[in-house]
Amino acid sequence: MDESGELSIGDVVAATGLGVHALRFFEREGLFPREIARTAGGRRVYTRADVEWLLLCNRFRASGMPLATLRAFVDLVRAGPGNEPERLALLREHESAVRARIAELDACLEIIQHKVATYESHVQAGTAASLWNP
Amino acid sequence: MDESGELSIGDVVAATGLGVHALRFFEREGLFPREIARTAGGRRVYTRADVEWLLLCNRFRASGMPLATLRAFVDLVRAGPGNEPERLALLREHESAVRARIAELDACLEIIQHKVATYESHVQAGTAASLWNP
DNA sequence: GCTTGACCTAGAGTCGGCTCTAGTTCCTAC
DNA sequence: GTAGGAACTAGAGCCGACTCTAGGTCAAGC
Repeated sequence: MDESGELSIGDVVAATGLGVHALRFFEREGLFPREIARTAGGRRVYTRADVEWLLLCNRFRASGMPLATLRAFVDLVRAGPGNEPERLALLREHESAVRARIAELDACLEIIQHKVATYESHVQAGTAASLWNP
Repeated sequence: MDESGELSIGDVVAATGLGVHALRFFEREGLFPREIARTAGGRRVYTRADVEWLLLCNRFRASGMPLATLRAFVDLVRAGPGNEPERLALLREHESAVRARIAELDACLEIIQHKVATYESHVQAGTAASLWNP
């Protein structure tokens, strides 16, 4: 790393938590909105904007967005200005997918809590032996 | 299906949403707390308790529990009465994993919403062209 | 000029969780 | 007794998303 904002792959690994393999994989898969520059010796030179992008990607990924969807978004960005409504639609779709997932998890959580409560009271009462042994 | 509560694999597919392949796979992997009986001709005979179990499994799975964890739980059940505290611990652990996942998704959702809001206002203002084109 | 360590490529391997294939058998109805 | 569908087995294949391997190259320090 230097003061000019140019970052090596190692810097980006440290900044994003992604591995070197993952970063190279992302590049091969066209998951960067811009081309990653190279040094004369062929090494990747990232910028802070790339790191910003990767951090956003991390959020998208952590919220269950598949790489294919990420790629679709990147493709829109790479296509340049003019398709913002499409990007917005994609984001909204993901937003509602995440909401749905949270709702599903909430529903599951309720069942699990019920199961936990059942085990708790039976274990406390010493009657646990009857669970799953009807 | 008959009135005795004995179910064919097809019945179980209909009742649980799992596929025949998945059911056989589950059995091979030891994911049933009891052995599945067979007819004289070698066909699987399930009971309503098996279906109950599978529906619970579906919830566990939908909440992100890996098969390995499910297997650990099944192993405890198969080991018979006496280890209920361990089962409870496993369930509690999963419960907190689910809570953590929900919290993570909530955090991501916030970022996504922010992104959506940004795009919304820019698209409305007709200034979208500047997004991702600094 | 040589070591060291970070970096490069293309491509193979891994892992979880199914899903499908191929070939066979069972069973119900005509 | 045969057609048809549902079921059986063992094992291969697939998908997503990396992760690792093999065999180099590059660049800084001694």
